[in-house]
Amino acid sequence: MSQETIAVVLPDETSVELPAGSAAADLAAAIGPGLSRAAIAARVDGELRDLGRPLEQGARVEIVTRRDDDPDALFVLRHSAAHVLATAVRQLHPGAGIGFGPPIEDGFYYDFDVAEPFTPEDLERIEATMVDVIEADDGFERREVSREEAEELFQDDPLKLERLAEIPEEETISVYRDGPFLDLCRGPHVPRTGEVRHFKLLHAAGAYWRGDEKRQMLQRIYGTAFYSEEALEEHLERLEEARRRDHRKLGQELDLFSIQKDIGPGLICWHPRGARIQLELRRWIERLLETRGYEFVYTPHVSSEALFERSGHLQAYAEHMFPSMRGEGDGEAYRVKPMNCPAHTLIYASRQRSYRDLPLRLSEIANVYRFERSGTLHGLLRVRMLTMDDGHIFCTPDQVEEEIFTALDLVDEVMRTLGLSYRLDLATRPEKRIGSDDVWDRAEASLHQALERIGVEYGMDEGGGAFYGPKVDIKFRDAIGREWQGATIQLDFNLPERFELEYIGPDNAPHRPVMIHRAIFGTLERFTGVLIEHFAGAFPVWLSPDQVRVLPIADGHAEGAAAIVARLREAGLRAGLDARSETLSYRIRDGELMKVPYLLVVGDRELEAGTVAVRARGAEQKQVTMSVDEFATAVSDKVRAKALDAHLGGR
RNA sequence: GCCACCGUAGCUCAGGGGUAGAGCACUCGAUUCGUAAUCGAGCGGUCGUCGGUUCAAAUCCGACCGGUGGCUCCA
Repeated sequence: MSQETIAVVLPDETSVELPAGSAAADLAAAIGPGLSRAAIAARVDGELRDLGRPLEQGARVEIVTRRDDDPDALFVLRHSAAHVLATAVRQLHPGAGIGFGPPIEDGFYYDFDVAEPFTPEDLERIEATMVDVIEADDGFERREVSREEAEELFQDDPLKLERLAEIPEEETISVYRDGPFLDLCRGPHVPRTGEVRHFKLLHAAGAYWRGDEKRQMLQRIYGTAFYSEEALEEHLERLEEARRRDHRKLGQELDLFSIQKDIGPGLICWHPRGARIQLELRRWIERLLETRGYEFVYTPHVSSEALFERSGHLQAYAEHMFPSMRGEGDGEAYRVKPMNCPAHTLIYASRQRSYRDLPLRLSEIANVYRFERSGTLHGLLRVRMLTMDDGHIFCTPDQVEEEIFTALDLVDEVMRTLGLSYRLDLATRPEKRIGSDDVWDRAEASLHQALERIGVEYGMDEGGGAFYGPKVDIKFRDAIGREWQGATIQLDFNLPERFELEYIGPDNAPHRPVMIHRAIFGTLERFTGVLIEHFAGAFPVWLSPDQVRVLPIADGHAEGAAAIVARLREAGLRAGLDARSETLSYRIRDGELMKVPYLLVVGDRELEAGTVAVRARGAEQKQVTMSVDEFATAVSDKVRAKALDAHLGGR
């Protein structure tokens, strides 16, 4: 092999000869002018790199081009956009300290240490200055430096020096310069600042340095960037749509729930229409649990404080519990319960258990109270009184896998029925934990096997388990992409130990049972919040607070319409009459805005023929006519099937 | 809890040192209507709370309460 050339391999396995020292940019140019123009970075042996870095002999190279559908391409662009942002901020605030500025899902941010937080006007000025930086079209120049040189370069940036000190000895230290701005950075970047054309700063917010609330607070600016104006606009439109379906907004508009200052933050009042949804969800899950061998229990909302000391929760979560209360005099201290596990544990322990009794599955749809920090409260998604569809399974170690499988199967049925997508994470042993490695091995293996058996994809959250056992977490996204905890299935070695739970085995000796905590909805509040956003308020018929609204055309039809409402109610449907002295159009509009699945128009024609003119929500055919009985049967079928749509397929 | 921003009628919002405004909703009246807003009148607010500055505060300042966006946390 000659010293003057190197050969690299393209994705299609063809080999290309290039002069030694050639970079990915030269490769792109050698392949063609189109590719050369579109190139912004390269994947070299699987690693994302600058276009300008020299290639090694034999490297597998793929040119990354300017595409809004390539996550790597966007990653590089947004990382560069973060540098452009910092460049602009440094121009406007020369003394600003710089923290981290990474690309993130959907955008990027950069953290600054400035004396005064950024105002919305500052953001506008920064945005304008970024345009100048982009128009300057400076190249992003990479340079590898020694640790000493890096320390010299960033001597005025304490945050960067702190970061620098953490970079391992053997790792290469690189810096990137664009125009006047120099940053300690691994890269890669797009070739020039001019590449960052379609961007927008979104908001500024405080953020702790290193994500540690004991450290100083920096000012973070969030933004997003794309290669095309269309993709940027589309993204902003998605954010707008998400705001339109925000459960807090729809909760108000559809009269589902309220949070009242006079009651307290994080405490939900369900209005009749929202309570209806709760009731249906509750009946559904209770039914599902019954068929799976669960038994229902009820336990008190307050318990002796000593109970939570024994369970260990008080020590671990005291600041997240409502304060202690005590009656007149010096009676015992009580706490409102933050979870049901200790009470269920005591029910288990209330008598001798045989292996023949296991698994014992206890469930309680129960309200628990947690004093969540004020800044974390968020509509229905983070509240202080939560309704858990809680359940605890006490079983032998051998039964664990089967119980996990059954619980996951139930989760899947619930999610599929509602058409919800979700994500599973298997969270394994954390550093701080109780129980022997042997027990953890078995527990984690049980979870793995159950997940494999159900055949769903799942992610790993290594070290993310609870101190008392590994778990499987189900995660949802809200309307604007924030992720929230949904169902959870957790193994627990702690409580059986602390409460000295036992069962008598076939060997006539006592054994310790395994405890599984699981919630399918997670909390009714959060689950309903996610459903509101998921359906944008247009719930499936079975969950709709109002299923049918009957609209008489004129006063003369009101009596006949009322009779139809009565018949539908007899058939078990939630039907109402809208005989207000408003135009038909007005009442139809109102029914549509309230997302009522079926609006029935009743006039002379219908009353004579014993039919109704049905306007089904979201149906292609605006209106179909059918007999009242036909309609009642068709809708009842929809309800029974928990159908997601309201279409009746007319004739 | 921390940082920033916000708080005017039931809702959405305008106003911005000189005694408070619109649309919708609500009430009443008229209208009796064939598929997304009929017309008119009326009711409704110590401008989040408390304190300060001022001849005068919804407006300026401070604290507190609540909300929003993040950060941190989430059994």
